[in-house]
Amino acid sequence: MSLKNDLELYQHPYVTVDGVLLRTRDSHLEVKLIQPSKLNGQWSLPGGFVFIDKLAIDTLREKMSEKANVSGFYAEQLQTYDALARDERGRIITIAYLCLTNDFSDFDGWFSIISNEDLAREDMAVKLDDLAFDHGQIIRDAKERLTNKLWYSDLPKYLLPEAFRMSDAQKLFEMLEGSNYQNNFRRLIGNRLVEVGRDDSGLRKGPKARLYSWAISDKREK
Amino acid sequence: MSLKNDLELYQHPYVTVDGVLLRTRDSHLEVKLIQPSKLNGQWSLPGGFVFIDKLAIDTLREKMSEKANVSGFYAEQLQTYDALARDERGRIITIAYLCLTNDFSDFDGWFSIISNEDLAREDMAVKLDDLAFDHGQIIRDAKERLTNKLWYSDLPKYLLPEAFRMSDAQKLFEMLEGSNYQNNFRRLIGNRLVEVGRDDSGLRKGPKARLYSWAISDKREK
DNA sequence: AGAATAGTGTCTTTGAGACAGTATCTC
DNA sequence: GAGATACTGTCTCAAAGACACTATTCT
Repeated sequence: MSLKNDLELYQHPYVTVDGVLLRTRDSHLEVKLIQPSKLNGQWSLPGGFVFIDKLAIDTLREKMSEKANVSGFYAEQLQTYDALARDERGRIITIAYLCLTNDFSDFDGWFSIISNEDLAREDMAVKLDDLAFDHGQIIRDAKERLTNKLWYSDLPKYLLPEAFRMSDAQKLFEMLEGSNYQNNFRRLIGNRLVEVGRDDSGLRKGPKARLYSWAISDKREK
Repeated sequence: MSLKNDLELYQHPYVTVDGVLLRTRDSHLEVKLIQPSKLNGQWSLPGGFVFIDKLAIDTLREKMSEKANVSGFYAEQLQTYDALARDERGRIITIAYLCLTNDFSDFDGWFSIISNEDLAREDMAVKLDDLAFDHGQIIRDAKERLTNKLWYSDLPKYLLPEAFRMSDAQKLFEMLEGSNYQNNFRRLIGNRLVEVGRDDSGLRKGPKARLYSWAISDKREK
């Protein structure tokens, strides 16, 4: 049983994957972009054509490693984009993935797309619209999805370091939601964190902070 | 600029759309299935290959109308499924859509997939696994998505009739969530409903019920 | 000392859940 | 009248939000 007979001559769309790889630091959300030579240096999301014999997610990891030199990140499907004119080379649909990392060893091609300062946010809003294809919108959708799932998923786990201070987690939530939990955050995050040590770095004023890890999920995912 | 040069000989996946069309009545959730001749009478979701020059959503509506004779439903993208062996004819990925209707003029091919009676649910759990391809799982995912978004979206609007009694809405929520809001539902649904009349049908015991419509969304969608 | 950060405790308000109780309709 | 449905009101408990206050560390 094969498609050869029915469909060999049938024109069908090309399929790509694109990854929105995000990381957070202090009050910044950053996205990894690349500058493919075939796009005249225009910045775009890393990705590529789906291999006929590989899962989209596996293709994604391969392309992300090859073109953006990133690996080991968390990934989940975001949405499929199929506007007719989204790629001028032809009918190319893309399965977009929301990807998260806490790796800060790399600095090339990372762009801040949100910050506490409104000015900085305005700046990048323009930049997003300058990206290739519909990649700006995909990034906006990724940020929205991340924000919506913050409290109801394990997503924060993949953005935070292995051990982090309570205030690190609070800053992450407050940045993405634009909220201010003051002294109530500890109570709200409840038992999602487990204490794993103490911060002896001595880099800050104030008392030594406790360090936490994200607790094992009770599978409230999705 | 065309793909002819780079990719003409490049083997790429086929792309289909599939629609999970749901409707609710009393304490039942029903899904529309078809029996394509090429699948030896196996029940499956309506859908088909994405036209090269049409949006996936437009292809979906066309195929749903042609193969299942349904139209005018609400639709939103669910998820894209791309397991290598999901279709034995070759690499075929499918963009699945969650579709909702309140039309009860048709009865062919509608299957109950949930009910208050546990027995009925068991029955259909088996049936779902007998469907073509991964369509059983897609339906499960659609139901889960619907349930998760009940309170945070306008989805109930597309399942309820134009004017409905408070208890109709309550039954819908309670069926999908397996919950029991007793006399508190009116308060919980809050200002999401607007009163539009009175039920003068006189088909039931008890006082005449007020009729409601779903209020205009404050765009909490997604 | 002064400033920044970490952490506790408490007061108020809001909302969820449980449920008693009343009114109205059909049969 | 019986039984079902519609609707209101109230009590309790838990969580959210605001915020005062203390403690610890660095400069």
